[in-house]
Amino acid sequence: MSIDPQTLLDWFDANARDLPWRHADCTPWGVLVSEIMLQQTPVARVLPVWRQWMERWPKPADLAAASQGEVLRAWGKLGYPRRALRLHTAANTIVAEHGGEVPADVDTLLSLPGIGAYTARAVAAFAYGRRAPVVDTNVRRVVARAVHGAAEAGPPSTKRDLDDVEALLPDGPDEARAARFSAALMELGALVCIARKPRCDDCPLFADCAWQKAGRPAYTGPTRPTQRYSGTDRHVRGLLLDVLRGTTGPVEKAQLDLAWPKAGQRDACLASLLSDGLVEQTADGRFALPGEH
DNA sequence: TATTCGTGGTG
DNA sequence: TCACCAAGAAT
Repeated sequence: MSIDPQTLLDWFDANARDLPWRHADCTPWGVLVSEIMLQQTPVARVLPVWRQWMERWPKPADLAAASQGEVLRAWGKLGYPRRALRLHTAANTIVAEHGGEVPADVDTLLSLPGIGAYTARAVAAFAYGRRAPVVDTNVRRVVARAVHGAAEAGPPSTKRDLDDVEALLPDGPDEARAARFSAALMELGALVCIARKPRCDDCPLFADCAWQKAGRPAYTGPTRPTQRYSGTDRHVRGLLLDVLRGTTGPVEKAQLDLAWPKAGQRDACLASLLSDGLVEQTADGRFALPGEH
């Protein structure tokens, strides 16, 4: 079972969202920034932060010149703030080793911090029009249904997933067409072939969908235990970081202690934040975002 | 391969 | 209400 490229591309032409990082005048840097921000983060929350970010730091060299604290502050509450630090480091590497230009080669992109199998190919395809299998959670779901006839994708396996999508990419000299196909596959998974209640009535692949033909069987594979958030280390780290984001300079530990009642967990989380470089301790024992003292 | 790492909207 | 979900990467 396969997917007809032109059918999907026609649907994409008519239904793609008008996102700023898809505009013709968006730079590869803008695409890279968007891809990092979009990791595990909804489009609606990324949009305003991305706009401010690109206005403030329109080139890698601009971000490289900023302090870590400024970067974390601009990242705001997008979540997973280590992404911001890694993007900052990547910008420095891009300036130091790539002439200030975002690399177009997948392997070079993979060598940058915060850029993995998905993001490297997304940048190669969406910023540079390269033919590359772009596999995210949306694409895995579309392929699971339309190609494999399963309700959900099983546990991820990078190599197998890449091979699956590679086999779907249109061949020929027009790499930009293959790149658009990758974007279209993602967009279909984001808008139509969605997780909870797929909108099969609106799907351009309905007639050929393996899952439809199989009678829409329920998912039978392994399920992930639902992860709680309240009270976890992630929660506590977020609370601590939020205190530092909310103030200009260093704060006393006593102020951080207000953020969470369990001293043991709180101190362990503060230690992990220090270890991750998300927080620094000043000479007089106070705490601040990195570079802000 | 399985866990860890934020945050907030939603059905 | 609360479990699920949202363009993953690093270890």
